[in-house]
Amino acid sequence: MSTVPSPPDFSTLLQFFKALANESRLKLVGILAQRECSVEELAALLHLKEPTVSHHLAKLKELNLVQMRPDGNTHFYQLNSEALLALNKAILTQDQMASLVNGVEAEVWDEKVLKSYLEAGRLKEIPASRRKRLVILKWLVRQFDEGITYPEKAVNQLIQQYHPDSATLRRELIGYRMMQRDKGIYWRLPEPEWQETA
Amino acid sequence: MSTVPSPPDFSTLLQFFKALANESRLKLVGILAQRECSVEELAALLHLKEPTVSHHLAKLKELNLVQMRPDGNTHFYQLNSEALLALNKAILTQDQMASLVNGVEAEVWDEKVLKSYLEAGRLKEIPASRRKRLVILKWLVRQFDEGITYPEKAVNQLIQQYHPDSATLRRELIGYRMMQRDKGIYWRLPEPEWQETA
DNA sequence: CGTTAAATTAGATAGATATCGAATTAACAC
DNA sequence: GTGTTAATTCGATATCTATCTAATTTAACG
Repeated sequence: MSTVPSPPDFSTLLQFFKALANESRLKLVGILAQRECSVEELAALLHLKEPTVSHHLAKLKELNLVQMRPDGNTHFYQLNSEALLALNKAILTQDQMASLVNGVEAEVWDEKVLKSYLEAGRLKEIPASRRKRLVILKWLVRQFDEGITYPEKAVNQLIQQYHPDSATLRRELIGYRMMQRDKGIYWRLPEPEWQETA
Repeated sequence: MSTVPSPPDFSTLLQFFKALANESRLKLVGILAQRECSVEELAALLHLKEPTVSHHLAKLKELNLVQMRPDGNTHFYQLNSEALLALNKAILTQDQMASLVNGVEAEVWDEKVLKSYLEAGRLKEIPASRRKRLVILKWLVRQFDEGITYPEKAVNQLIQQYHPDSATLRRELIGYRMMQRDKGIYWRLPEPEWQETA
């Protein structure tokens, strides 16, 4: 009965990097990858005092990176290479790295842009940067109802509630495939069809 | 013309772990694994100020973990997943980890033991711990010349220069295969034959 | 040119942590 | 038991670094 190890979460991975992000601890891991050692030995090898080594070993032990085997009074430590490999797999693919950032809400950026370009319900100006313009256009297209067709005049009218240059904005909405036009009739497209580039 | 990437040395690997051993930077890597972003965007996503993000990106850039693409005034960053994979391989095998500790001189421990058990050229006592006894025996056997045979009496005499209990020490030298005996004649074995356990 | 926007650099500060010595615990030897 | 040795825990300190604000660069735009 072998259980499939679940991929480490963000804080576990962070803890892992912190554990190895220290000269003494990285050396410890290196030494213990070769052979098991007592605390006393390790202290001599690293030119450190026993308490310091004990402190470092405790951190490594939290992550199961090392295992301890007591023998009488002396404690022998050795590397738990399985744990090392397991954590290592998490870094292997950038997909897995990308999956770590679910705690980061992507909307924060959008909200910040909207807040800085909207004032009293109107669009202060059209952002020059493509990236920001995209945020504004996504907001703008949501002012239209889906499943409804608008004559060009209605489109202009609605846009002009927010900004006088309805021609530019209307053209951009088409360019990013947020709206579509046929014979002077416009309608909003479903979000999956929107494009990132015009 | 592709060059084989040389395995990272100790300090590079340490730098790598330090780079990722920070919540903000680890999130940065996670985000940039998904898509390229400007500094401004990243600052908004992480609820940090631009200078802070710049600082973090600089650290990641030192290791080539991220790449920058300037576009006018704004700098777009993205993950360099090749560098990530390359560094990742170093952790993959504990052999490679073990090879990192060449800066750690293994003799330090031995010297410390010798220093604490030798006084005025004589052995104060025989260490109880197997590990330390081994160090002493290695030192003791080097007092014999290689390629020369010693009658038991000569062996005892030589050992007694250092410690009265020649019987025990002689037996141990045989046990660890540092010396060998045949018909009352002793000789030193070459170092590769020595054993770690008696 | 001056202005503006984005990024970086510099300097200051607060929070984290590596290291040590002292005290404590655990295990063994006598 | 007492004494001894290895390890850990505790408390203090000194170093490192993440973050901020302010100042400086860089590039685009009128």
